[in-house]
Amino acid sequence: MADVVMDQQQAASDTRDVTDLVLQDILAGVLLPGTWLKQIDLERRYKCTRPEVRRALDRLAQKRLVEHVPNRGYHVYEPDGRRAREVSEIRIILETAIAGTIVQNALPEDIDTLRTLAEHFDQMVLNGTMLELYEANLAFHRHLLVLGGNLELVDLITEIRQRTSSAPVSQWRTRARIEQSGRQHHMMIDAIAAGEAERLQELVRQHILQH
Amino acid sequence: MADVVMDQQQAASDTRDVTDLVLQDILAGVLLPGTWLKQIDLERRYKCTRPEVRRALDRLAQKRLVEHVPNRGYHVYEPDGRRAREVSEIRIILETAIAGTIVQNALPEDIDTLRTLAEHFDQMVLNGTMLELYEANLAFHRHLLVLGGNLELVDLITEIRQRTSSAPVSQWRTRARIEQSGRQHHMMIDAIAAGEAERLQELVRQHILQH
DNA sequence: GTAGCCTAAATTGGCGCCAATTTTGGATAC
DNA sequence: GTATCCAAAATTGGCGCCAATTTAGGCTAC
Repeated sequence: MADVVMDQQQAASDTRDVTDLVLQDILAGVLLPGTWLKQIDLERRYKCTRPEVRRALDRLAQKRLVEHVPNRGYHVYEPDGRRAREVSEIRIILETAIAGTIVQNALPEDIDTLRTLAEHFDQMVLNGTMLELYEANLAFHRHLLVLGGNLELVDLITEIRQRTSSAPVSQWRTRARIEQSGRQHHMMIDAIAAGEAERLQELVRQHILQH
Repeated sequence: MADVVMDQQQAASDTRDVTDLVLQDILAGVLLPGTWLKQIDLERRYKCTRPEVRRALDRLAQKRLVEHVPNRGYHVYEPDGRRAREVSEIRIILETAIAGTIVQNALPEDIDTLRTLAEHFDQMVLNGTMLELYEANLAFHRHLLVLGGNLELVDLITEIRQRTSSAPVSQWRTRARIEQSGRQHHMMIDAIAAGEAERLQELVRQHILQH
């Protein structure tokens, strides 16, 4: 029984890129802001080689999730109020801008898919891990954005969302807010189904700001 | 005399990161779309070591300026009509969104600075290299965006702008369009000075679309 | 003459070692 | 008892080698 679990973990750490593993641990709050990421530790933790660790750290530094101090090492970025506010503002600009297109493009089957994803999110709130919840949320928003018809924009928003590394711990902690997010998902779908673009815009704005 | 020039070039290639050097050559059109970037060539071209080349290529692949094909190498991305269109759309969304804030925040001294930068661009059109022109353009737009008050947004737009790697060759070729850009810069400043946010929005839209 | 295969050259990419720098702990002097 | 300096341990990061894979060229067979 324990072997099965071990195999899954092993398979996961073999298959997925080390960069993603470190990224998820930062996003999940396992690696707290300010933590120094020593190469030897990561090497052992993720069962990988030195060059792999260094490539991962360099990529995360490019994404500005960790900071690189020459001859000192890499550490997880401290939460920055100004940056968080600015990123939220950018997200609002981008995600409200395509609200109209989303409403126009959405077919009945798209609305069904969104409803399913929103319900899946609700279920993960009840009995799912933090990571599963995070991914369910991502899946919903991704499908929503794809309706905007601009694939480049979908990638960009997904990328930007990761820049608020300190987000998961500080912003997802209260159960009330998570449940509120779940309700908002359904309200957004309602607005799309009703063809009300402006209401969708307002909902998206509130959804981003409440975080 | 020749030694002085050589020293400057040497100093430049020692100081600046290899990533930036390759990036500039792609943006300048020296390395054309589709070109295979062989590690040995880059090693010799930029007088650097193998690991440095590989880190640069990995970073550019992350930025999606080059594509990585496992066991085959890295090659400069081919121009992609759809992507270029989508990136333009994103730029329009972002840059028009902060037009209002720019008009509000702009002080007389800011307008003077912008005017100087716009004139510098005009001079580079007459007697400057392609790279100098590119940088003069970047400097003008950067100072314009900073007035928006969202530094994260400034970085983001700068980053996005680089994603249309094929841009420089195909889009900057006609002298008429470059001169048109110069005139638009001044018209944008006029709109800011007059406090007309909506006119600025329309000018920004046209400025991006004409490329 | 052409198509397919096989061999050799070239290129990528993984891995580990060693030098340079920093940090920490202890010892000594005040 | 505290501060400063020195030395040793640890950590980062540059560099080069070698194995694995791919590609190109030539030879052979049909």
